[in-house]
Amino acid sequence: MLTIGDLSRRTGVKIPTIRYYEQMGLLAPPERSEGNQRRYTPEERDRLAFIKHARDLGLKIEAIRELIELSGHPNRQCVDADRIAAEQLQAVRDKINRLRRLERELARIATGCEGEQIKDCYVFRALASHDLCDDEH
Amino acid sequence: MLTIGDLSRRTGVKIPTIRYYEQMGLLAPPERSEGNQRRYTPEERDRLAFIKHARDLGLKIEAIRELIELSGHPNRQCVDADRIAAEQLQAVRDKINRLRRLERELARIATGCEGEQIKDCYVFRALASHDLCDDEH
DNA sequence: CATGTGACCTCAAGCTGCTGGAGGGTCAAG
DNA sequence: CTTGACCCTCCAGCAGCTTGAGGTCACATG
Repeated sequence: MLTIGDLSRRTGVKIPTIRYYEQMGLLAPPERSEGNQRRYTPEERDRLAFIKHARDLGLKIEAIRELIELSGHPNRQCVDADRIAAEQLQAVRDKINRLRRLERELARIATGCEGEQIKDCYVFRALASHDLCDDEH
Repeated sequence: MLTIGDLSRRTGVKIPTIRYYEQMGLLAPPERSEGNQRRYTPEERDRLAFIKHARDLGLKIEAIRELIELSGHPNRQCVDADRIAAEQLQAVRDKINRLRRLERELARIATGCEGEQIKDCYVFRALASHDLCDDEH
């Protein structure tokens, strides 16, 4: 049986976050000690690791809740799990594309400045209008 | 003189957001009509456009506040503005790199699933442990 | 057995950057 | 003068935590 502190150290999830996940219904309320402290089983540790992994991959709490719900029906087809992963992949790809556009513009802005005075600074001129941008946004 | 609605339409910033920026000190409290409604000058519209552009580029409110403060000292050197832009560029690049790793892993997870039953689904196996990952994260 | 200290408990508020609603006042056209 | 679009303030809510206050528990040491 693990205390919440043990669990935190082993999964890298902070203690308040563990309690938060419990409150959000991602983790079932665990057993308690005589003195009302949480005690976790190795299975619960695995589940938290699953949650953390999914969060690190950017899945929303709601999506994780869905996955957990699905995992309670091991004999159903897994199209839904597939869909969740694919949606997340698409979201990540979209985000990368948006960030790449930002990167281009920022690189231009940041290198356009050459230590002059603020009133002439390229950073300000670039931010003040879109005329200097390569594309719309 | 522009009403808040005009300003909103011209800049693409929603009305409550404009009021929020005022509250956060990014926009100075504008003049008011006899009936206490906000009236904006073209200069204030330019400033809001600047803020929006910076936000679109992902700059935090705090960074924008710093830039605005700097723009009040047009004769100082612009190294700080340069630094803010460079930091933001670095942050964006870091984010892109992290997302690319996610993309790789998600692509693998999403394509590893081939419509089997949940108990065998690759999505779950991949999320349950890091053993199937290509790199640490 | 007392005591110290570190880990734990609950509850509530705070964070960022908005967004939306309630309940009311204002403005300009007709 | 009325109508309807617009505006006002204040307050609550979103995600996903994080932090703090004020108190209890577990366990090692004296």
